[in-house]
This record gives sequence, C-alpha cells and structure tokens, in this order.
Amino acid sequence: MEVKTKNFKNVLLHWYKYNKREYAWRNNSDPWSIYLLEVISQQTQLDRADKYFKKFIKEFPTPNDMATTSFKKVLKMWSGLGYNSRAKRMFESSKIIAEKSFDDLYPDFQQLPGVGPYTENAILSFAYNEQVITEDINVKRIISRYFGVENPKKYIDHFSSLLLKNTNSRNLNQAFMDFGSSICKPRSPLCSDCPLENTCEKYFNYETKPIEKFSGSNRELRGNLIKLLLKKGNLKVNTIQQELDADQDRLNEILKKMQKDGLVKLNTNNLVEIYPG
DNA sequence: GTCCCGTCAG
DNA sequence: CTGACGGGAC
Repeated sequence: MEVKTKNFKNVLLHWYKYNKREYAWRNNSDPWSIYLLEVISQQTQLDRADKYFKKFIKEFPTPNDMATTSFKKVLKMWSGLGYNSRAKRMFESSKIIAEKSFDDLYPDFQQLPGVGPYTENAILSFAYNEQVITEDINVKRIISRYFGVENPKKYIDHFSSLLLKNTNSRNLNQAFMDFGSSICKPRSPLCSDCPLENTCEKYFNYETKPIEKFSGSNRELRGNLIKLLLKKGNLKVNTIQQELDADQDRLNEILKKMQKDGLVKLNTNNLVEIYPG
C-alpha cells in the first residue's frame, strides 16, 4: 500500500503539472484572499467562484473593508452565488477577523462562522503552508475509487503523512481538485484518459450526493425573497406573498427559518427586512 | 436534466 | 448522521 500510495501521488502531481487550471489566487497566500475564495467556492464551480472572488477582493481588499460596509451591499454582490447563509456568515466573520486577525485566530479557524474542517484546512494549506489534506468530496471520491476503500477518511488519516512527505501540500490539494473535476468525475469518470487507470481499483461504490430538485423548492422561494427585498426594500408579508405568488403557509415557514438563519428580520412596523441592513 | 473545492442544526 | 441550503451554465 505504501508503494502504491507513493506512485499514486507522483502520477497525480505529474498530471497536475501539465493540466492545472490557472487562477490568480492559486499563487496567493494572503489568508483573507484564501478565506474569501474558499467561502465563495463552497458548493460552487471554480469558474464562477473565480469571477466573484475578483469582485469581492477588489471591493474588500481587507477584512475591515467588509466589516465596515452594510450586509445589504455584501448580499447584492453575492447575488447569483446562492446559499445566502454563506454571505451572512462571511460578513459576520469579517468583523471577527477585522478585530483579531488570522494570525491571532491561527490555527483554529473553525471559530469563524461558516468555516468547517475543509475550509480550515484550506487556509492552513494555502495561506500557512501547513502539511494538511483538504479533505473535500473530490479527495474522498478519488481515494475511494483508486484504492478501493469504502471509508476514504480512514485511509487519509493513515496515509496523509506519506502523501504529504516531501510535497507542497498546496500543489497536492489543488491537484486533487482539478483531477476530480476533469478526469475522476462524479458520474462519468474519464478512465480512458486517466494516467492512473492501470493501477486503479475502480471502486465506484462511493456515494455521490443526489441532486436536489430546485424548481418549486423552498430554496428557490428563499432566493426569490432575498432578491425581492434587495430590489424593493422592506415589505409587508402580504405584499411578498402577492409578489412571489407564494403559498401562505410555506412563506411563513421559510420566513421563520430565514429569521433563524439571521438573513431577515421582522421590524417594529411588521415589515420584513434584510438583516442586518 | 446535471453539475458544483461544505457547513450547520436538529 | 441527515437533510436543508441557490442558482447559473451547459
């Protein structure tokens, strides 16, 4: 298994050298830039994330620039990315970072809202050059398939030091992502183009998340509600219901949830507003 | 229809 | 551990 692991890594890195996707932030090690990019790219294709990243880093070159603007402004810029709670958590995080700085928070970045195990490791690897694996869905899928293991986490825990030995973690982590996106794809992997094909276990049992229906979902309604509030300002529930042609009960339900998520608020005049304005 | 560098609450 | 959580491009 050790020999196989070493070979796997070498082939993967060699493939990456000639097939990497070029993005400006890949040569960047500023923690704030890395943080922004990582939050924006959660559950989002890189080409799209890249465009938004450029916009955000230009508008908010430092955490303080975001911390001192309005949430509404951040949400407007976020429009089109989806999962608006990410924007909210990013906004809240910017205030914490503006106060304490990444170096003060190091290495426990999970104390920032919206930062979990993946993003923490991404910051550690890309901004602090730490020897950690960014264990995202691509890494898990590739490891599972190639080594024929049901539980890739266990494998990674066991072999991460071997994978990272004499290796720049940043290159390795990014190699996983590009390889997973263009060769070892979730549904239709391009095994015939794969440089690891002859030694791969081709274990395809690792589950991929089923795609949730969007049309007609609460997610769609929530998205439309945010869009409406950004455009027209604060509105009465009745008005929203008419504008969105929404079912009363369902609208109340998502309003409740969105207040809990801290995205909207019912102000004293009983108007729904983006929160914090 | 399919896809996308996760996180959080319950 | 499971389900909720966007939205544009192809």
